Amino acid sequence: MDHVDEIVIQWNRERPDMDVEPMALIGRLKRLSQHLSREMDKTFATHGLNPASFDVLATLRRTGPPFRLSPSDLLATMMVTSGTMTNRIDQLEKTGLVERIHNPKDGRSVIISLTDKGFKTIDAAVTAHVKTQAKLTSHLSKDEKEALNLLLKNFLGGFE
Amino acid sequence: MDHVDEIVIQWNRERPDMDVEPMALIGRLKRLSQHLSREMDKTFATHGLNPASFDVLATLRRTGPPFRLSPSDLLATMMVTSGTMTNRIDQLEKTGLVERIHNPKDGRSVIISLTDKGFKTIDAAVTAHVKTQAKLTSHLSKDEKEALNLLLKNFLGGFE
DNA sequence: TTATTATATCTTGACGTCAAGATATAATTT
DNA sequence: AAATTATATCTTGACGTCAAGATATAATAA
Repeated sequence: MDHVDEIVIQWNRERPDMDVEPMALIGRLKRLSQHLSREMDKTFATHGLNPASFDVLATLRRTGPPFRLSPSDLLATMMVTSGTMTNRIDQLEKTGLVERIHNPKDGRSVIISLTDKGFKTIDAAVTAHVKTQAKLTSHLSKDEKEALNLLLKNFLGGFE
Repeated sequence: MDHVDEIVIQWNRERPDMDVEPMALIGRLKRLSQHLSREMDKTFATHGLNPASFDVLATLRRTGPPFRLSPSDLLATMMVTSGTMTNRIDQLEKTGLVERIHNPKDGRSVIISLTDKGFKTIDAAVTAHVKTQAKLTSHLSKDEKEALNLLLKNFLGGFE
């Protein structure tokens, strides 16, 4: 009997015509996602980052040497608009974690490059992040984690 | 082989010391949650609402007659701060969907009451919302939905 | 009674995001 | 060559949220 169960009971009483099973499923998914994000954000903050800057740095880092991507490439992997991306890069450039390198062959395009400082920051942050994530999923057994992951992958497949 | 799989491959190459299984699980959860929210938001917009206002109205509606709750009660069911709640109520009051009723017995407290207009709006919106949610979960079989719901409930239990 | 602490709501300023469109450059068509 | 279309990034203004603290009232303690 959790928070979502109560909501379902209320709706069943008030609007018995509606099937609220999907609402329970989606509600739990969303709420869980919020809890997880808030915990993970604390880890980011410890390293002077917010979720937005972590995402960008992590994307550059996991690409491998030379740790460079265009804003468009970054955009493609994140669910944000181009304006948001510009803003994220501005912040990271200001704090010296990335650099904008202009492409002489194409005046429109720019390459975002992880600086040494950025590399060190993200490597430390991601190490802590993985640890946090392990803790956050430690309630679940190995089988549960596998089953959940599979179901989510299937579900997500309908959108991407 | 989805988007998250690629991220896992990249990290395994760049940082083989890290176990990124939890990252895959959490990453899918978060991304899925975003997709679902964006689709649901469209339904809200059709009824002149945003997710914030929908949440408040729906909470009042499912409480049953007389469709009233204090800001504190509303706060307790949503993961937002008191400042956010004030702002949400301000918006809804401006558009005539709720009213603030002052409690003569306690000058500090206030009751938020659904207006007729608010009732009609949320009843129509929630009907459409449930339909949207049904469609969003239609990829999954009945068994999958049940299994997923159970796993999420268990997972969520660790936080609430 | 007076002072203190608790409760309930609101205010302020900053931040990240979005939608829409502006700007600049490159590629293609006529 | 000139005009058109496509691409890449940035700008602007509005919005919802948060953290921190302000305000006002009520309950409790001294």
